[in-house]
Amino acid sequence: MKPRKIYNRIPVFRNERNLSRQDLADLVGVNYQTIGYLEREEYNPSLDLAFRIAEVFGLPVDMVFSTKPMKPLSEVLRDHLEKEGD
Amino acid sequence: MKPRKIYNRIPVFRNERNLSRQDLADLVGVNYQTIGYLEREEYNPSLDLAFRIAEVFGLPVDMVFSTKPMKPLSEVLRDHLEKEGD
DNA sequence: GTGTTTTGTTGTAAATTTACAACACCCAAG
DNA sequence: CTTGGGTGTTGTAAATTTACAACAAAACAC
Repeated sequence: MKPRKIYNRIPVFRNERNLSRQDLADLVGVNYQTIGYLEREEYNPSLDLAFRIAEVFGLPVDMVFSTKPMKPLSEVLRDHLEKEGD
Repeated sequence: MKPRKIYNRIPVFRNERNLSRQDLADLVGVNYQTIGYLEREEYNPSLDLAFRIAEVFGLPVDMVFSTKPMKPLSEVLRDHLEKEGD
């Protein structure tokens, strides 16, 4: 099964928290270059690594990784706010 | 990074829909034995495979896979219903 | 009973992910 | 200018996941 490319918001969430790749790598327990590969989307993380990264940001996996290109968070937020006011 | 074991509800959702492993395997495009390995939790799926399986069931990844042992769905449902009536 | 489908098990090979090292580049601080 | 942090790139080796085949056991229909 040739894996599809999976998109992610790692850089967004990482920068928001002023973490270096090394910092994030330490938090999840991988090499800092592995974070680089993931941010450049050169390969997909394992499911466990995806869970670890999502846990660091306190988010569900689907909010950090997606099978389709990531919408800007502002849009996600707007859509969510709209739905609340129905 | 030695991966943690990841738990899943594949058998629950698969049986609910009366799918054989072969059926599910065809739907996601892997060998039927791969589904067997996952159900027995002998190894973790790749992130892409996890997404494919979750998509078949129309659920977010975190509802099908988890880092911690799976609660029975009845509990999940009960907790969710409770939260609605607050 | 026989026959068929589903599942479990074992083994090997391929593909993908992760680790690690080495080096270059950029850029902000001093 | 120069030092250092953060990042990108290349290459190799290890670990994990997937495919596939072959066969046995279990469940089910006929």
